[in-house]
Amino acid sequence: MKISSTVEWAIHCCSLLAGLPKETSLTGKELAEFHGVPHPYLAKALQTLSHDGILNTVSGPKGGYQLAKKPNKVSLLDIVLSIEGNDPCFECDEIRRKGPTALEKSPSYKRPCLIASAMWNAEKVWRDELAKVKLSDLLEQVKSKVDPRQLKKAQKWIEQRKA
Amino acid sequence: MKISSTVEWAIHCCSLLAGLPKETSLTGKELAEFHGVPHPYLAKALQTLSHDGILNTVSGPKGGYQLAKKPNKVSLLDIVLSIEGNDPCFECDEIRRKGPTALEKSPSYKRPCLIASAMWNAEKVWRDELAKVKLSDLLEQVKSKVDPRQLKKAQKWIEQRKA
DNA sequence: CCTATTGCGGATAAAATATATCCGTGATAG
DNA sequence: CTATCACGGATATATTTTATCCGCAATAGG
Ligand code: SF4
Ligand code: SF4
Repeated sequence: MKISSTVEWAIHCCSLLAGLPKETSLTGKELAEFHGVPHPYLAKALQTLSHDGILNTVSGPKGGYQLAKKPNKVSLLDIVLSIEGNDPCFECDEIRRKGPTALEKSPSYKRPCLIASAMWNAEKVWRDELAKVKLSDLLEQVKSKVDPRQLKKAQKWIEQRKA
Repeated sequence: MKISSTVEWAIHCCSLLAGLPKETSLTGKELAEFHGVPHPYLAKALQTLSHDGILNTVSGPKGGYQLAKKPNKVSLLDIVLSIEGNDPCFECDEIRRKGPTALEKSPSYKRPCLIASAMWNAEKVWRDELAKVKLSDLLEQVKSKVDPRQLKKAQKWIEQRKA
């Protein structure tokens, strides 16, 4: 029950791109440097996000990544599922069909078992909660909760590369 | 973001023990055989559950495991946290403090960041949902949703060992 | 007391994932 | 034509999960 740190990187990248002026893009290398994470590995995540239609990519010089949709159309769930895959976190091994007391065949086996249902239900509320949070919500909060000095610094850093 | 299969085994064991008649206990070996899972490994999980006060253990011949509390006092969350540990599933690497745009020091770093808060909030609703489901709830549903033939078979299997 | 059964705890091994890197290819701006 | 950049596959390393083993302590029953 642990979420890979790639997810954190991906969310950071997406929020950063979401806050960029129109038509501005960042390269994989720049995104890696900005966040202080290894470039070749982050590239894989960006590739996945691109593949899932969350990011747009442009090849060649002046290329890079942009958010593919409006920030209010991308939720944290979208990003998490893209990186982690959308398999349920609880995988049922069908234990009820193993061991000496299992039946050869039973109609009740066609329905998901009680334990699995409960776990999947919990995962559903988790997903619903993440789906509520859009990148636009994060941007909103950034303005009021992040140190203005850091925002300034970040803005300068980006302008410098895009000049 | 995957829950280890040990959790599934643990829940199965606990629900089985929860449905047992008073003063009946099962050994680790029996629990493993019943569910068709490797005994030495399951033993670790049982040990953990015992350590966390979910199961009672008795050493020596005629020993084994019993549920330590009333079935309505043990939730799925209790079991999940016992086996998986209660670290949050989203671990923040404090990326905001890395990279070229980070500040040496800022009061805003003392508060959890927006991304982390959102993830933790989602985990909270997940936990709350699991906390709602008690072993007694599962037992209730077992009666109506599990094939009666399997219940009978299980009951017989247990009586045979305890005779 | 003696013995057989059972859980406990630590050490260890094997398998599966997550993390990280590398390189050849194709796209494209200048 | 060239330098830049994303893509995709192959590969290496680290960490976690899964699984096993063994000596010890507890205890029921003879
Ligand atoms: S479906 Fe339920 S009973 Fe069956 S194996 Fe999964 S968790 Fe166990
Ligand atoms: S998620 Fe928030 S707290 Fe965690 S690293 Fe990113 S900025 Fe920092």
